[in-house]
Amino acid sequence: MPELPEVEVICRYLKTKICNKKINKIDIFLSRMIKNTKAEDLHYIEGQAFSDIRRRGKYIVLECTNGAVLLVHLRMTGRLVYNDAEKITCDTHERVRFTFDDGSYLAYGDTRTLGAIYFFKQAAEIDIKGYLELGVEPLTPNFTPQICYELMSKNKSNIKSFLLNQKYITGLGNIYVDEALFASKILPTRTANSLNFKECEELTSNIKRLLTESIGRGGTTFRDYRNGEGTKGRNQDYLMVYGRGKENCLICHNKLQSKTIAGRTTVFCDKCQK
DNA sequence: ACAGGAACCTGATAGC
DNA sequence: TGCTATCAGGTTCCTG
Repeated sequence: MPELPEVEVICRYLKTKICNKKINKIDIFLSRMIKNTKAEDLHYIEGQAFSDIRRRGKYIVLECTNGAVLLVHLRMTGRLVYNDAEKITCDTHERVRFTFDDGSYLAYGDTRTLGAIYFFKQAAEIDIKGYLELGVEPLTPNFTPQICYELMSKNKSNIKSFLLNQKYITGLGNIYVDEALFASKILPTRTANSLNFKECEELTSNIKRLLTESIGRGGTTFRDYRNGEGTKGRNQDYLMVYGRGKENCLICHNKLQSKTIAGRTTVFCDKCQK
């Protein structure tokens, strides 16, 4: 699934394309994608427009002119692709379509259908625990080595599961966690509370750098991810460990390790990471 | 409180 | 070629 950079890239693009266009019609091809309410409730925003589109963690937040809010989580294979009236980029596995009054449309596609769309008549009604309990945004000034150290010193689980847990730091997934730990020379099996302040400084700065660089490259496309235009990102060409489980370390040339940690395939170098 | 595993799904790919 | 097994950018729920 898209992680923070991929979701950010999608939001930035969609904001330039669909904001303030009148939504003429909503087609729901698979009603179970709408999770918190009856799928038909979505028609409440027909005739309205999206007034703002932004990201919170890995959620895409679409605000409507009548105060309604759509939360979209892409999970593993979800996509939000804008299709111009002239240039239709047919998305595969289309589940929901928002058609605007100029003939263009926003397609929600999802191969595995693990994604989720939540609808609320107003923002105050949002009651999705996973959304309300999101932690610090790593690309804001709030994410400091001090905060990182404080959170970690209270946590006895391994650093891999700590970083994957959205209630502490939000937006990281399997790719960027492995990349950040490698860049910071920290083994994924270490407990979160075993990191010293200097390691937290290193980790904080690497997380910020890796996410920012990936956004600049349009995100990482390993398999399914596409941006709001339906095209691939380029950050996959810059990954140091993710997806290289059978290869040698690009730094020390020793064989990389691939193990299940925190329930996820984890690739790391036991020579470079301590 | 937390670790581990299953569940939710479909499709691509590796291996036999 | 064709079948089967395995794996996948995530989250949540259940059990121990």
